[in-house]
Amino acid sequence: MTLKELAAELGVSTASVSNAFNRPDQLSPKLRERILSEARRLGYRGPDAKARSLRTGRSRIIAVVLAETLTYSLNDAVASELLSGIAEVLDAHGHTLLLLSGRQDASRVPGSSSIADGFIVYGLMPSLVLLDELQGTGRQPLVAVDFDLEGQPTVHVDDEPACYAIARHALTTPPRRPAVINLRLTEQPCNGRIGDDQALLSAERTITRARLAGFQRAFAEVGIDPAAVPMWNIEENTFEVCAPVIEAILDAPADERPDLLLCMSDRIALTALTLAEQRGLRVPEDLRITGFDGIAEGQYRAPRLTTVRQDSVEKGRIAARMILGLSPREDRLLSTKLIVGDTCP
Amino acid sequence: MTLKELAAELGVSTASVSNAFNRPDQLSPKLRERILSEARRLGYRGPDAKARSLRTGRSRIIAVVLAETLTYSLNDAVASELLSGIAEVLDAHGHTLLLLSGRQDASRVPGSSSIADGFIVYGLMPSLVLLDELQGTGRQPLVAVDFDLEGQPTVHVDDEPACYAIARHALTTPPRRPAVINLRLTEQPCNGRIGDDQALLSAERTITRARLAGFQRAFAEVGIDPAAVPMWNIEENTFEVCAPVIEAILDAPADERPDLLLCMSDRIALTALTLAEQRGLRVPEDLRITGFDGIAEGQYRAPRLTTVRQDSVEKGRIAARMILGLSPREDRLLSTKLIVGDTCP
DNA sequence: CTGTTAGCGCATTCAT
DNA sequence: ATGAATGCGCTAACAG
Repeated sequence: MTLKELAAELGVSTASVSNAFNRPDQLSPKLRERILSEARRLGYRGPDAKARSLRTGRSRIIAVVLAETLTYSLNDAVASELLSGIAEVLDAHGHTLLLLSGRQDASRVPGSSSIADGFIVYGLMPSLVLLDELQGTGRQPLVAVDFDLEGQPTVHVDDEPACYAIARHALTTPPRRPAVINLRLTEQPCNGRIGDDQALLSAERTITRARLAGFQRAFAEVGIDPAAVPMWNIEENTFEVCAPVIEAILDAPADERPDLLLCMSDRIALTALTLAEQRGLRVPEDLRITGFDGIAEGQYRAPRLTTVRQDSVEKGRIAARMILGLSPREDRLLSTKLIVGDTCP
Repeated sequence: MTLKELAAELGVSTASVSNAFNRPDQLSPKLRERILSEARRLGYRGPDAKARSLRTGRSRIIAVVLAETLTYSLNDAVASELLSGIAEVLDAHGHTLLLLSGRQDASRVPGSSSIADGFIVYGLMPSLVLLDELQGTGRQPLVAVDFDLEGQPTVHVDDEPACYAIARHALTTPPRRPAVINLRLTEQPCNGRIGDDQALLSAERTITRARLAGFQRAFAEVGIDPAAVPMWNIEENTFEVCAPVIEAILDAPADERPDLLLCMSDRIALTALTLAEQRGLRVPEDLRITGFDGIAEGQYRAPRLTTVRQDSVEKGRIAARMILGLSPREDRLLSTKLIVGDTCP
């Protein structure tokens, strides 16, 4: 049943039916009541969303474009928190959430994205094709989260200072063999030790590079040559991908094994913690570990993770408010908080 | 720039432009190439999704309706796994994922849902209004997951046998004081001990009731009166909501404290485990704990959780295939697997 | 192989 | 306060 059919059935104009649903002040309460109740009786559920969005140009749908696959993002605590924050605001304002991945073949779904009223883009995606497309259409607002996008507002946390702070904290007890476990830092995929010859992603575009800069500033300040600190790279922030790399590190001879791991995520740190425990290494006596993110899983366990807490939920809220036009479209920088847990007291 | 404008600009018909994007076989490769390249040059990004979906009646969007709030669901490991499985299949078939909550005010977004080509409904939602609306429209397919919906195909796991099996396993070592920690089982909200007078949700509609039935069958079989086993109820599957209830249980005098907790979710079991460890209780010596779900967090820690593994990702895949018409629309029952971990050997 | 045409279902003028 | 008319941008029949 369409609006037109309903109007014909009731002997009123289509405008009145439309107004009954959309603009109560444009018709008498009495007529409105009649239309609404008859609509219900006849099984008319309200204006069709597709037609309405074509006509009005708005869909009340906000798309979140995730740099990783949806499958990954949905199982990542940090991405989930961000989505939570976004969903909270959208929900409160009658909008819904469309999930898009920057990894899916954009050509498969041509312009499918144009259904959304706005875009929140989370993280730097491997291909910029989709981003070009999103920006090209011109009309819909776009907010970038955790990476910079020319000409678009960005929501960030203070990655460099945060990593500087946690590294300074860790380095107050001088380590014999510090090491850094990076996340997605190399130009070319690399799941393991980073050699001197390997190119890193450029500093402007990725937060992991900013985090590394923070670590290195701290190293330099306490007289450790940053270039001499061994680094590993993790390609995906999951236990499965992370574990083999960490295992190789922990299974090195005792006089080569690091006694301090600065990890770029809690997921990595927790993996290290689990694997260290399995090997009977004492944390923090034999091995100190720091993370980044402050996810719940690291705090509700013993020993508690020493980490940097970033409020991803709030990041999501801010991005969502911006995209809905509830707050000004301008760059935002959130601060973080050092959490001194048990893994690196 | 619209399709029509582009056609005018190129001096071809709108049909040719449309075909260039949608039906390559309907025009010469040469013309198609010209149209596509000119489109790119002029900044035309392809057919508008809103107009296209109105015209074709399909949007390539599948909506997932979650019984809980989005904020909760996104942070729940089981719901996230389900969504992962759904996203995997949708992605592979050029569809996108719209997240809807059964808790949001349906009237706020009238018919907003009608934009989706199909619905996957996860869990029994408090208000059935939205469900009526979804079914009422008649046309779009609908699949229910983890609850039964008259006339619609359902994807389930074997909750009752699974819980029977894990309870039988636990009861091979006779407990002195067993207890059951339920999840959302009572008719009225209740976060704490379930009294004799409290009504439980009906067995047909909720999986938690089926799980309890499994536990109780096992109790009866080993000669324990199910009615004599104390039960608690948890309103939301989060650490925060769960912790106070568990604390009260663990802080009871030693001669009242249960020595076996059958929990309806891993989240609950992990909360119990964490709180027990904090109190210096030995698991499993002083307290045995079982969970349900088999989430990663319970397996990648020590002691490993004894639980029942359900493959939520696969549940999602199956539901998604069904909704896309890739597999027959019929009820599916997935089997589960008992995982004997360390918390109840 | 290409062009013309008629809606998809609705919201919004502008009359009355 | 109400109704008739217009077109949002596109696709699919059909005609050429």
